Amino acid sequence: MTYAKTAAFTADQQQLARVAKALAHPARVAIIQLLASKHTCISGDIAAELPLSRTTVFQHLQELKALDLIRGEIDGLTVCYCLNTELLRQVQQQFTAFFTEATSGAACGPADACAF
Amino acid sequence: MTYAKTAAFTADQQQLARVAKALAHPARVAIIQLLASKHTCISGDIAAELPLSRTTVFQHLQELKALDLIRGEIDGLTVCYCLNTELLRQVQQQFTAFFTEATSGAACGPADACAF
DNA sequence: TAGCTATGTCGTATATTTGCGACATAGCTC
DNA sequence: GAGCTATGTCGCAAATATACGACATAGCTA
Repeated sequence: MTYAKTAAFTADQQQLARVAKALAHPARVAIIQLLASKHTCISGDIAAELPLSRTTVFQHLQELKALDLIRGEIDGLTVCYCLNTELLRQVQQQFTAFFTEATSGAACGPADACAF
Repeated sequence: MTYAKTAAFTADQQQLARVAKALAHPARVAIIQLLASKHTCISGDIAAELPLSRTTVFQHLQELKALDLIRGEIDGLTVCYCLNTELLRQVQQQFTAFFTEATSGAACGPADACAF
């Protein structure tokens, strides 16, 4: 971002963008779906399920964890990651609100295009 | 993405990630909100509303247009951008389905954490 | 303790994103 | 046509993201 002028935008916009960024990579989407499908938390098996190196997967996990979308619990030798469903529900509401706002306006009609 | 191993993920995951990426910057979120608030399409005024240079804003517009989330119609000297509400509605459904899937699973409970 | 496995950390190479100035193009007006 | 404004395009610099190998750490087990 060079200078990351994010400060110039509203908190809502920044928050939405932050979460969107977390979902902006197929691997992270896949990780969340994986965690959702196995209602029990799995550990580094995640890495085995994805076509990426363990290091890279770990990196993606860190990014999701940084946003608190997922959590990891150490269980002896293994670590169990799981979804933060509470936060996800909040995020879902944010996205719903955003999309509702975006889709409520009239589409750019054929003729009524521009007001000026 | 270095090698962009996106091919290894499902079409759904890639599509979701693509759209998420479009929303992964506050400026682009702001642009969509701006277009939504003025139900009439505005033109390069968008650049004036954002704390970014005209070139940069144009770049963001191009990214949104590449995904067909917005459209631009030339009207003489000015250009009117507007939301593709139809596509946005589809995208909203994708996100809703994704979040529903993600939030339906039981959260990583205190004790029931790991199965192994 | 020695050896094995599961995680996590570091450094690095490459690709992409972001932001912007400088220039090109196109329409409008006098 | 000359001058002005609105858009769009190019190239560059700096910041990030992506991916991975090599090493570090920690727990389990014989």
